[in-house]
Amino acid sequence: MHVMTGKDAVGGGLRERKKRATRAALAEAAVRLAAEHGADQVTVEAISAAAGVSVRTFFNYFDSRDDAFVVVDSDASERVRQAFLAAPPGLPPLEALREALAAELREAERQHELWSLHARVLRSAPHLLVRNLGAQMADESGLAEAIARRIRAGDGSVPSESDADRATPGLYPRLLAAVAGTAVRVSVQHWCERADEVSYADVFREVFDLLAAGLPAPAR
Amino acid sequence: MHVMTGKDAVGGGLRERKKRATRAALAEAAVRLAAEHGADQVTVEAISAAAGVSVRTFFNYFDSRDDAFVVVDSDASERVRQAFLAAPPGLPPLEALREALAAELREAERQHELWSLHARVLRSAPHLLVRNLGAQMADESGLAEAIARRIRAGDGSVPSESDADRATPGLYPRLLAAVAGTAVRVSVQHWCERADEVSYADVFREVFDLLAAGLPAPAR
DNA sequence: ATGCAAAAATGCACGACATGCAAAATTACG
DNA sequence: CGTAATTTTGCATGTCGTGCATTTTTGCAT
Repeated sequence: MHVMTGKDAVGGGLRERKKRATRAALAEAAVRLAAEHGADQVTVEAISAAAGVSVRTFFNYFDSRDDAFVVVDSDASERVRQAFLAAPPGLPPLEALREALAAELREAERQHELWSLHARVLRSAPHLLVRNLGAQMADESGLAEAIARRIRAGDGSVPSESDADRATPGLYPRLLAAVAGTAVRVSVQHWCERADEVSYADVFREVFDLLAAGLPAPAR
Repeated sequence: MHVMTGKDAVGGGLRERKKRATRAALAEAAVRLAAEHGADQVTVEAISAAAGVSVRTFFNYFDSRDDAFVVVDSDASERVRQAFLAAPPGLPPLEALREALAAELREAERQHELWSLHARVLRSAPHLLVRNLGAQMADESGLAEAIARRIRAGDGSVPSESDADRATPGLYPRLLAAVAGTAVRVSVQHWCERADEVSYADVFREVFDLLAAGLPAPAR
């Protein structure tokens, strides 16, 4: 029931602002405590206390304890969808998606600090990493819908929502959305382990080149 | 003292047999109860009672309640790796992987009855579907290693383990392994929703055709 | 500012999940 | 048959998550 609709635009009322502040405080407390004492040693009570609210209030904001650790930047996926739909009409879907993701990832590289903290927590808690995949899958559905919309309006026409898009997307949109998510995950993972050797932009480009080429056997 | 280390070997002592029987009984009871009353309405107590053991014993076999619903056929991933490595040398990696997965999925289709039951449970419980993804991700690492090994021995030589393979796989093996897992997931997901319209084999083939073609914009 | 209605926070009770520990039951083996 | 190893079980404990009624805070009109 805490869907936090698209009204993330700067809050007008005091209520909205306070709600987001509380939510942010809970999430930040959760991550900081997890980074210090280990994720599974952090109780809801500790998180709530650190955020200055009651335990019951915690569950008013998060459906489960683990949800406080996962990053749900709902704006990011929306930006990617918009950038994808706004790409030049002639561009193939995979290329349009590559550009949209690249732009968003460049943007995300600015908050490198908080991102790194989350990464450390998730690395030591595979259980939470699975949760993140769940969030990623939720985005997948929306992205698949956007892909279906763009394909439907393959010509230069303006892609707008229609009832047909709301229905279950076809196989191709789903596959492309899922593969794109996988590509991001793998590239980030690979780059994190060899950050000194290569730039992320290069890894990202190589991954999408491989996908566009049909994953051919690499030259030896 | 016979070899008999793997617990998947048939027979053995009465103890081993009873343990596997209990585990199977718990898993089956969990799925059947979930299919009837809904996954989140099935308590550990009910599962244990249906299997004829105590609640405590349930947790001796499964780390969590949800684990009773996920399929953890650990032998399956090993079979896929072996089939992949045993594929004709000339075959491109993606094709070899396609064949290996197809063979395993055909094998799994024999227990179509139980599998279909699982599918229904997972469809109504996205939470459990994520659990299955977690198991899939665990396999990803081992599969990436096998891919690296096969590529290293690109000629007809016998692919055997080496120290180099134990190291972190390169970008390509990881990507291929991850994309393959994603392909399986998407195809299963898509098929589950339209089981009446198309056969799974067709969906599976189409997905890999799309991947091999570089995910081109579909004809309209 | 003041009173009122809507929304949020809180306390409390309750059931389910999950783990550790020790006793009892079952199995393996000489 | 007797002993050791393994498994099962009950019990205690702590945490998770939810429903409900109550209190507090906020928005708004007067």
